[in-house]
Amino acid sequence: MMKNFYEKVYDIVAQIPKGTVTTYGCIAMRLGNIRLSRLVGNALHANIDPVNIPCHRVVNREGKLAPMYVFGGIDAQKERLENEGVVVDGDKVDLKKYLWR
DNA sequence: GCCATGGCTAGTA
DNA sequence: GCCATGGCTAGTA
Repeated sequence: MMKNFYEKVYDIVAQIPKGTVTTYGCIAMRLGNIRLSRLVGNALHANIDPVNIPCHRVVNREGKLAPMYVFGGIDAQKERLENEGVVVDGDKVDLKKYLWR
């Protein structure tokens, strides 16, 4: 049976290397359609397993963090990223440096 | 209907 | 700054 969309999103997010980030759009591309990018956000919002699914490594295409990050908002996401060496300037990261693709 | 998006356009200076 | 997109969920009946 085909894995549902959310599971596929989680599979990809689980592969993002420590110390890098990716975007909703990149994940959507991997799933075959850039238009699914918004659904990627939905999937991460519903994520209940932050231990195995590092959703803090996903930002939007401008490199900005998620204001509605489930486990504590931008501050929590920022702290998690900084803990693995990603520099966060205000509420955004430099995609040229950290983008995983 | 809702969105943790992304891409493109209109309108100003 | 607007809106097309599409899988999912909350909330009503």
